[in-house]
Amino acid sequence: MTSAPKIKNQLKSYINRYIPFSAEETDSFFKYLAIKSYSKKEILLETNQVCKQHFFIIEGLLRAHYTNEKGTDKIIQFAIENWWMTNLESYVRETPSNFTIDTLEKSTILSISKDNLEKAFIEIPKLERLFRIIAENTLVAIQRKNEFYMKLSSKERFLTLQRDIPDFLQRVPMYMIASYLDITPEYLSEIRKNL
Amino acid sequence: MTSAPKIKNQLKSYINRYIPFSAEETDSFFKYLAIKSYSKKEILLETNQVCKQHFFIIEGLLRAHYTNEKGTDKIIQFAIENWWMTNLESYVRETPSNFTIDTLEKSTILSISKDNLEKAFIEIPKLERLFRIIAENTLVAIQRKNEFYMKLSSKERFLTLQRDIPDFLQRVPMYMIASYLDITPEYLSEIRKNL
DNA sequence: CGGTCTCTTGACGGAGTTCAAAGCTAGTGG
DNA sequence: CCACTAGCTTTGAACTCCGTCAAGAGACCG
Repeated sequence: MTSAPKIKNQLKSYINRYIPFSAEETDSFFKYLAIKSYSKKEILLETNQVCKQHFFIIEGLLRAHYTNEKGTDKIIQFAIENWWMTNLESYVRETPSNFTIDTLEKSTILSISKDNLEKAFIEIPKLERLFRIIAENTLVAIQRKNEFYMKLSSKERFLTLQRDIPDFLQRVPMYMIASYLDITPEYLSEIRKNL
Repeated sequence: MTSAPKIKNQLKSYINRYIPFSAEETDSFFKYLAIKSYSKKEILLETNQVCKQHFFIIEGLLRAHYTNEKGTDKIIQFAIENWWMTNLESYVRETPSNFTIDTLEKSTILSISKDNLEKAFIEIPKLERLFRIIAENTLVAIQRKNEFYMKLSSKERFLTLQRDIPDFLQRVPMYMIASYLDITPEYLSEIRKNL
């Protein structure tokens, strides 16, 4: 468990990667956030629920996944410290989520509700800019991920993941990596055997 | 070739699908738009150019595509009457486009530059709402398309396209449909043979 | 009417899946 | 602290989907 001042600091330095935010501004924003601890395998957003919050990971590891018609899990995304996790489509349109968000590790999570975010936008106009930048980054990330799947072979997808986010390989079991890469665990094992 | 008043009307009824816009508001917006006619195979946005405009299709058929390392064309998107076409990432970030936009038919296109759109936002604040909605729809469309590729077999992708946008099948040669579906023309031919 | 563009056919091969089974590994309770 | 078990990873064989290559058959256009 991380202490509140430490959490606030972590958030501040995250924000400062994009915009300068004073301690006071960070404080104002922080008021609107909820801190919560989760153990492993807890659910933050259920399939078919409307996503009413953005989640920011202070510590831990989240996953977004759905179960397909064959009953097997397909992992859409992992997220670690200093990443946002949400279902943007569900959040924006207030439609039922088509995936579940849950923890793969004991995690400390900040969350902000839609209502509170609206209030925060009014109190701290600069936040609009931050969240626009985050939305743009999300859009670009989605397009990058498309290219990742469309242009690369499964071996290349694995190597790219290993190069770009080696953390995942350390912290996530291989069959989940396989699911994320959209191949079977058996074939991933084959790939890894041949370097 | 379509006449200017008719074009204005078409734009107005498009906008009214999302927000009520008076004739005056439509007129104000229309001032910022350029009308241009293109013949078949003309290029609207070149690869490596920065995308400085949004395009709205009054009449005709556009395509977004790139050439991969093997020298074969991959089609990312088709667009027909009353659709917007742009490279949002390139437009927003002012980075070189990684695909080309060109015409597959004789087309009549409205375009609006970034500068003009900014001016129009100031003159007609309601436009902000329209373009936010369009941006949201784009994001949702991108996610849908992801699912289209990730969840469906090539046969199902073909059937979905046939069901949802039969227009494309009438107006676009099969080898381009194949490229869009991410399969070879030979295999698409196979699929179609077996219903 | 000749050529380019488009669609189809068939043989072959490779990438990746499925199924079944065995071998590891790590967490848990006793 | 050990032993057990559930969770995870690997193996191999058979099979499927789909790409590649090569060739031919229409169809459209000047």
